[in-house]
Amino acid sequence: MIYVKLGNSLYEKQGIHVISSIFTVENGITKVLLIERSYEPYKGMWALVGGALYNNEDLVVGAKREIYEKTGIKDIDIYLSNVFGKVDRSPLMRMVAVSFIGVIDSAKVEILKETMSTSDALWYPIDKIPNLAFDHVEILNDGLEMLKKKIGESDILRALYPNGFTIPEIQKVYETVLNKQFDRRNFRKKLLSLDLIQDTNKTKNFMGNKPAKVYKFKTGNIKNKSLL
Amino acid sequence: MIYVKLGNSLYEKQGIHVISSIFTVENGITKVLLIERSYEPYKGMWALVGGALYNNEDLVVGAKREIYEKTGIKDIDIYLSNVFGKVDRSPLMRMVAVSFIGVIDSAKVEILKETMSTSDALWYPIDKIPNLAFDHVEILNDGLEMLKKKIGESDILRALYPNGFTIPEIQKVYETVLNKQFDRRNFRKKLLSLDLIQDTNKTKNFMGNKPAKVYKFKTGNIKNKSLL
DNA sequence: GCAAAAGTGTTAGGAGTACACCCATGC
DNA sequence: GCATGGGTGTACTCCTAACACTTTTGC
Repeated sequence: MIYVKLGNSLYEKQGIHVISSIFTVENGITKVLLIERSYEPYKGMWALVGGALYNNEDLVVGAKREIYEKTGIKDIDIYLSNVFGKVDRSPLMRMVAVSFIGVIDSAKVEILKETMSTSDALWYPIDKIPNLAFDHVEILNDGLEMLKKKIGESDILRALYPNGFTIPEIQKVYETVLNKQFDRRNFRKKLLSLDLIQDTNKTKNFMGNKPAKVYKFKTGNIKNKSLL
Repeated sequence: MIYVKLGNSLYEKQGIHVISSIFTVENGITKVLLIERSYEPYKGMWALVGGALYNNEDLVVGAKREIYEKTGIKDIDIYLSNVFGKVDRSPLMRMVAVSFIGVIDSAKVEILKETMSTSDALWYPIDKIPNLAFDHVEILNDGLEMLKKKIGESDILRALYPNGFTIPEIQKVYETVLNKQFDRRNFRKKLLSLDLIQDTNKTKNFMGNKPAKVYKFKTGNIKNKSLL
């Protein structure tokens, strides 16, 4: 029976896209990494980082491979986000997209401007996104919602602070991503109650101010509560 | 470039499974609809309802087609749940699975016991699930979690009560699915506060008891809060 | 009248929100 | 010592949780 299936043209020419919304937060602005496509379809247009999955790799592996091939980024944690499967979402072939989100510090990575299939790469503020290829606008907006959810229940921001962070520092990141202000004292209590971070007994000095305690994300953490 | 891709064997022989966990709740037991496979792979084993997506149909359309072909069920609402993409999850070909969940009233539908590719169909209590084909155990468990989430923020239980329900009636359903008891008075307040249901000005009589008000799910409802 | 189950309201506790004061540093 | 920003504690409010009594029906 499966051989009948393989011979049925309705089962042919299908593939899986693995597409990542890679975010960073700098100076109160949430940005996403976009690449410029150097081949058809959508040649010359901007797009999220991704491509077609190989048939011999897991989803996350494929998504990370695409990230590496198109941006040079090697170490990044990504989280499954959603699925996009409209019949016509890709013009050349039926492709179902599996989307991921990830966060890195744009200041700490070197982004390749040009690769085999891209002619540029840039961090775009999420409120200044150009026209994107495929259904990437939809995927990006959905990924942004997932990011807002994830920062309240996971260590997805870990990559921004590999050496730890102070609470006032990371509060600015939360406020930027969620586009919302928090009371300093309540934010501290709330964040600590989420059981995501821990004290490091170190402090960090800023010019002319009281030193701030340094915290870090816990290692094997469980996520129960949400921030918003 | 895309033509190179099409010629690359790493992009060939991929497909998408659309797999549905169809639940019902009867007499305090949550059950899921399983079918017995009549073809390889996993011939003779039980499995969730699903199959391979056509390249000309949307995900939900394909999932519903599979449900119809393998069970005869025509009218069912399904909700996207998750993605499963391990390389070896299907033995014959690389298949990425997109999972859905749905709820129907087992007493109100006629299930086909035998179809082109199935030799039986049964409602299994979710704590008495046999060995399942593929990674369907994982998909089912994940779907059950999604069901627990969805009943608190959507009208997914609507199909169980097309003519309305009383609050004590539906409370038993919530308690069954969530495997948790609720205080009658608090449950009523909470459920009403979710803005999912509305009064119908009708009542329903049970033998020897005070008549109970009949409610129904609202039509165009938004989901903000969660029950648990 | 009595049993059974439905409907309603009130109180106590915990989480979230608002808010004020003290502390350590660089200049 | 003064400006700047970090750290801590308390009162109020709101949602949640616990709980008791009245109402309607069939027999």
